[in-house]
Amino acid sequence: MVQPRQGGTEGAESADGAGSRPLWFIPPAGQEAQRRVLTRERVVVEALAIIAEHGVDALSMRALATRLGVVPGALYRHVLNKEQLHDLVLDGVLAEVDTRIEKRLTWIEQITVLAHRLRAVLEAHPGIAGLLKTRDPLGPHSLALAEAFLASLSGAGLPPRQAGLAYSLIYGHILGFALDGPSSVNEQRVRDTATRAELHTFLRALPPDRFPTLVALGEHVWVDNRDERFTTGLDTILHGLETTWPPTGDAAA
Amino acid sequence: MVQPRQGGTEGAESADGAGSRPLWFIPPAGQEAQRRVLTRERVVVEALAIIAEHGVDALSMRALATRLGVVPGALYRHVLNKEQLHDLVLDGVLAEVDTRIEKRLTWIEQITVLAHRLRAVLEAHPGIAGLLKTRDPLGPHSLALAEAFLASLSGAGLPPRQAGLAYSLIYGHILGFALDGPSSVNEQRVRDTATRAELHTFLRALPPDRFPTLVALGEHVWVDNRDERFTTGLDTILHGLETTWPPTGDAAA
DNA sequence: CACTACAGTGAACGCCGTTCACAGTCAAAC
DNA sequence: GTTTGACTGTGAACGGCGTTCACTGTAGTG
Repeated sequence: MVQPRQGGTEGAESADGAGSRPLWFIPPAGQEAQRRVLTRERVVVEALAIIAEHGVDALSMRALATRLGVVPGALYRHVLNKEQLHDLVLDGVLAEVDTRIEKRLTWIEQITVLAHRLRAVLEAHPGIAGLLKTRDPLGPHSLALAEAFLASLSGAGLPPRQAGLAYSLIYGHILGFALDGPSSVNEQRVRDTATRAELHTFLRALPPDRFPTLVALGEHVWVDNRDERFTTGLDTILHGLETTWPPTGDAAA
Repeated sequence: MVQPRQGGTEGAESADGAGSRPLWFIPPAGQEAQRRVLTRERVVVEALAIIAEHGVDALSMRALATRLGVVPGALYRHVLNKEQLHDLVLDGVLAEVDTRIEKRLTWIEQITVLAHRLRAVLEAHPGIAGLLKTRDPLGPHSLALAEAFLASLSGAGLPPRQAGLAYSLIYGHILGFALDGPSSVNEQRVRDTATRAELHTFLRALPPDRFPTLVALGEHVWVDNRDERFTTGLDTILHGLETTWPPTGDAAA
């Protein structure tokens, strides 16, 4: 009776109505169990509200329970644990990304539009990117997003494997970017004018024999230039893709 | 008496010997306060040991204190709080990156070598990348790393601002990559053959009208291909940089 | 009407980071 | 050589966290 537990995620069935499916599959959440005051949906909605109001760190089971007028343990009737709550919250956020693409645009324009939409949504929910980075939700909205990116890349003439790799690269760029978002410690530091000036002074005062380049152009690195960094970074990636696999090339190896 | 607290990092002076310098400046840690059993250095070393043995999540002040044969509160004589401990640990890790570069290599080869070294060190300390991503240590070793990258990029003929942006892009790629490292949930899932097969089946079974591309080439996205993803991603970025600012171009605008 | 499935309760367990009055000890000052 | 003072480590506590579990009451089913 040793049933094959598949690696990593364990004990994922019980509060879930989904039987033996892995934790990271999020069921369509139909009209299951809405007989009582609490619903999985309501739990997730209020979790999102807490994050929106006080950031992702403020999302504790206890705070969430209090907000729902309920005792902490009650949440565990609707959510397996905090990790699954994170998964659900994530898919809720990704639902806000508009994945429709205008087919008359260049594939580069398509990717750019998608990327900016995703970035906007992620930065609208401070701290959320941190959850995404170590997780592939595989919920419906996450899948829709991947589909949109892959469709554009594939339509650009990239062979399947390259399209997959390109998606990983672009997706990683966006996530990594949103991750130290405007609310991160780094950006706070650099945004504050006084601190930034202090930082530049610090850089200029470094021993020039050990850090010649930093002394010379360090002020170009730590700048409040999120938009520029995001855009030119994305452009560089796309440009690299374009020149490596020129458009409308046939899909031969 | 309202003294100007500058944003984000607060109250950073007391256990530090550094007077009014900001938290994220890490002093050379000379022979300060080694009269007793505990040293800041010893604290950091054992913290690193805990991370090496049990991962970054296992690093708690209490566990660290126990390991040092000391009561938890004692740590606060040598470290301001857990965040500063993280900063110190980070710089300790970055010290392991060899930042010397062979000047006879192409700038692309130089960057590639540096990138692979950084990735290796980060993946050797599971979970560390997660600390780095929301933090710019500005410790000596972090600076040395930035110096190395910037020197190569600058030597390639990139104008200052573009070099800074390129560094951010490359650094972000490496960090983002190490972040969902081999120990992350994602990779565990995909590494397990049975789970991966299950995942591919899941992808193939998706409704083809809503996810045509995913069904067709989804198996190319979630693959155990970390090396390939890292390398071709980096290549794409470097290629993009190369074709955007061709080598040995003069630095005019 | 009896039964049962189950949502929510209340209390506890064992973690966590951090604070603080206090004790012991060593080095400098007299 | 004694006093003084600075400072490291102690012990105990505070408030918070995620999670578990025996229980209660109610709502729907037979």
